Amino acid sequence: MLTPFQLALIKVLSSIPPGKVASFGSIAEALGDRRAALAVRSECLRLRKLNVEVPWWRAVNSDGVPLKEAIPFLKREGALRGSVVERELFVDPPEKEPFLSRLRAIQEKLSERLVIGGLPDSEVAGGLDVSYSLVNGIEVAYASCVLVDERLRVVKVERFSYVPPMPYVPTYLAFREIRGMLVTARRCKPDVLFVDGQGILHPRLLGEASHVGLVAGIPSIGVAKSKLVGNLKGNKIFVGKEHRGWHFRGGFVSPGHMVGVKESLEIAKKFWLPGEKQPRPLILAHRDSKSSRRLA
DNA sequence: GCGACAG
DNA sequence: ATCTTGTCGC
Repeated sequence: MLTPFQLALIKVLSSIPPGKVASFGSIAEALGDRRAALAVRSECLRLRKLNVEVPWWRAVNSDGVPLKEAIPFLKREGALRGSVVERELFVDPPEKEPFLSRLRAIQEKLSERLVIGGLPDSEVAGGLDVSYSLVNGIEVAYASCVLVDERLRVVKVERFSYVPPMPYVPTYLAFREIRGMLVTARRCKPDVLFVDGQGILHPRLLGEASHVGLVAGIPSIGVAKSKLVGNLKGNKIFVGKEHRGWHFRGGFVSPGHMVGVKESLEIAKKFWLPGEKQPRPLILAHRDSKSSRRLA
């Protein structure tokens, strides 16, 4: 069982002739975004373990350093004499499959419908997180949504597990996790959603929190542990001249959907215990998804 | 060597 | 995010 991303990668890899190689970055480019270079590397190792009939070994580091598991394959093909593949043997992948370009177009289309502004009801807030495990070389995702009331008491927990359609690629995180987030969030019926990732602090204004909030039609707030885009000025985060989020207790807070910039922090504070690194619903969702992963 | 791009 | 031994500091 191969994921859509793997099928696209296989198409590109299969077009590299025997005796030639392509860099992880150029293969990522053929998939629509160079940022996926690291994901290409890890997916090649995954394909190897899955015993798929694909020349995963023809993907190498841009310096010519192959995966160590690829060395015997490349020697057999005459593509490797020393420890590094010669520059003359590099090709750009003849076949393109712009998987990521299509996802980018979806993000741009969706972002036109994004609503930034307002103060939603927040009697019950949901926290969304996803954890992962490997089962026979297949990655499985475990999503949890934990619903809490204004006194931070747990009202409801919903879980859903599934095979993610693609690996983690910076700026495309939502496509990896949205299935589980949508299923569990809809069951919880929260007034507002906290998502473990960025809101509008994203190159196309559509971080995971914005994406999920928009598709679910639920106000949402992103709380990420590290920065994706923007510059800090005091506790504010700017993208260009635009104030898009906050640096608060070490986290990066931004509106997802149907919340204002100022209001996103107000609501986050309401569900955030002093001394903790995330709003309570996210801490609980994180714990729950990790424990459900262990039980599975 | 440095900077760095959520999870 | 996950994997994962030994090491560091209170």
